[in-house]
Amino acid sequence: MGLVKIQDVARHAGVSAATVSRVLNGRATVNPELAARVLAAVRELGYRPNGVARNLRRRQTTLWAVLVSDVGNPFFTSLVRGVEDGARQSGYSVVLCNTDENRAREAEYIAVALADNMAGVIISPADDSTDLSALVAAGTAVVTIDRELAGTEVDAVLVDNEKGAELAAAHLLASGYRRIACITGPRRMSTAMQRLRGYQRALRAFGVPLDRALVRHADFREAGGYSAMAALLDEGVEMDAVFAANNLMTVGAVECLTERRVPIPERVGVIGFDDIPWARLFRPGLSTVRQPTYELGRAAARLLADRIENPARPAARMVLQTELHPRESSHPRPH
Amino acid sequence: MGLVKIQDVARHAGVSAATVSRVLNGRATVNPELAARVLAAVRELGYRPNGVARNLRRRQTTLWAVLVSDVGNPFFTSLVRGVEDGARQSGYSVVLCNTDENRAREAEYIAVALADNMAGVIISPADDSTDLSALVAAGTAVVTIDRELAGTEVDAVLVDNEKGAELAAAHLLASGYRRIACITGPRRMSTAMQRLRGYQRALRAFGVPLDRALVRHADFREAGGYSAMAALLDEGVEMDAVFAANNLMTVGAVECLTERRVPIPERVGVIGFDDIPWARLFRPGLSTVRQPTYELGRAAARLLADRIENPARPAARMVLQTELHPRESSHPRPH
DNA sequence: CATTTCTGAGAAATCGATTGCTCGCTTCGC
DNA sequence: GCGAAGCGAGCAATCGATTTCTCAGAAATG
Repeated sequence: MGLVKIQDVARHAGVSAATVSRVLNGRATVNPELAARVLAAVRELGYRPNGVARNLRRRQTTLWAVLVSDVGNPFFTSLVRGVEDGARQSGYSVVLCNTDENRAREAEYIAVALADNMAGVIISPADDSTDLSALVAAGTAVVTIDRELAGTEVDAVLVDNEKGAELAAAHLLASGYRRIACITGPRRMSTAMQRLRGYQRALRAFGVPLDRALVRHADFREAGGYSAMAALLDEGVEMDAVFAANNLMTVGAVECLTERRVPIPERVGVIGFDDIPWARLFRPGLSTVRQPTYELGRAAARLLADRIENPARPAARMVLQTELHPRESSHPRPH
Repeated sequence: MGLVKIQDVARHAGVSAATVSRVLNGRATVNPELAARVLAAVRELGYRPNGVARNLRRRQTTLWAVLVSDVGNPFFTSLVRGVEDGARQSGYSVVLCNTDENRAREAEYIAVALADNMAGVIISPADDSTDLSALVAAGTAVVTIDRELAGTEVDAVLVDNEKGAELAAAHLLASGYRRIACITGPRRMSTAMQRLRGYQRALRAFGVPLDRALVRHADFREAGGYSAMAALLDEGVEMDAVFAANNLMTVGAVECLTERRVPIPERVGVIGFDDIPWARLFRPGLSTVRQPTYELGRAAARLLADRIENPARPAARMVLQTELHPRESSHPRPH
């Protein structure tokens, strides 16, 4: 039981509590003979320092808060796993915070991180107006993931969204598709706009005219992808392929097409931004642009650990690259 | 910044720190006029109580540790999400601990939970020899999930594995399959054995002879499912269907069959225990027995919160039921 | 050999809240 | 009208470690 405290160890070893602390933390030199007695006492009594007391005194905990919209989204699942691995390696534990893109929930968790003196926060901001100033003011280390916040000088780990989207669209174009729809996210999300830009750049590079009727803004969720796809079909927009700007919307779009018996890729080719676990087992195998989600988490963890050690360093900005995974849903079409 | 403390508030409101504390915690009656002054001071100064100090004094934190083998496994992803929702509702935060079924890692996290005075632990034990005695001795609330530990009097949230497996096997039998292989987990895991028993019970109920050559023990992972399937094929065991005892092994088995161009379900029918997100989009749509993973997490959270409030209550044991989701991989065969 | 510097260990302050105890004042009962 | 009971608020102890301060004794210096 946690009822043995540092005083008990001190008494048992015939030294002062200060000495026990010094031995355990290796802060100062201690007579080896005393140190041995202390360690023996620690072992005999099964002493385990009280972390809360230590945290109070040190004014620092070994906790990180990780704020994501939903661990259930495979993108974040793998990212969170990456963060956790990195955290453990540096001696931190990870508090999981699902915000559901809800500003209030997000603010609540930031308040908790502050109140509990957490050592750092890794956050994928709900939208571009998320307020990190309280954290920054309190000197809490912060790393943003996936999204960058204008006007906030914090570390950021990003993905080259524009390039990735360009990769996806270019792949469809190279496969012979010409009327490519784009289902992207909300206008107020920088990632949605970046992916849209990448799509447009690829079209321009191939000399294919942009058609605003082919571009839809949805909510980055399954239902959003589904209804955007449905709208495109219902409106009879001429279209031979679709690029969906995240994993869930891709699933939604595919479900809509499947339900309406639109053959993929014969009638409509499909490619999605961001991978889905076991996408290769889908019918048809889903072409995707993979984001290095696990590595994103690892990188964020590295940055955060580093910033905690070195609070003065100027804000860093890491941009990771995506990777094209062509599968059957975007098979080349004869033209 | 977190530099305003209770003394500052007290001074500002012209009262003692004790009174501020009482107002904020609503423990005792305080003159309404004073209370108003305190609240005003709190607001003006932007005071936020230091959680660490409070935790030290109260000898209790608002943290739960959740130990699972891997959030990346969809089973745990959804379960963890359930726990987190429940935790938030009760005012707790969740520390995510991935053990990778590694005893040392598990022990390490238990030590952290103890050192940091966490209010409770929800754990899916690595195997049946996981030692929770330190937690129990320290009076930490514990709930086990998915697995039950013999000889430990703690709350448990379980799934009716035997019944679920029976459901799966019976479904195959009812669809006309007769030579059904079973790829289950390691012998030392109770869940693996329960699912095996359910499979056997269904066979007996249908008067189909048990054949030990059809039963394989793998590691509950993708690679394990793959090689068990490969072995079955290589050995030329007569077989017209396979029941895989968890989600990852099902995927492995399907991959093996697909790779070797064994048509599912024409040549070999497939059903898996535990669902996979978007299994309906697989080729072929994967039949599964779904576990209520999210609800498992919610239930565990409820039990834990309740036990923290009521430490003396006798250990509870909740058993949730599974649900058959037949899809194409187990289509009825003409016989 | 006297004086200064260095070392290492203990005593006590500290982190920032909560809470038991005390005490003055009011209210009530007889 | 006086003592008992009740109430509300402050003082100070407490949670359990870390760290600053202090000081004795050893080592180094002149």
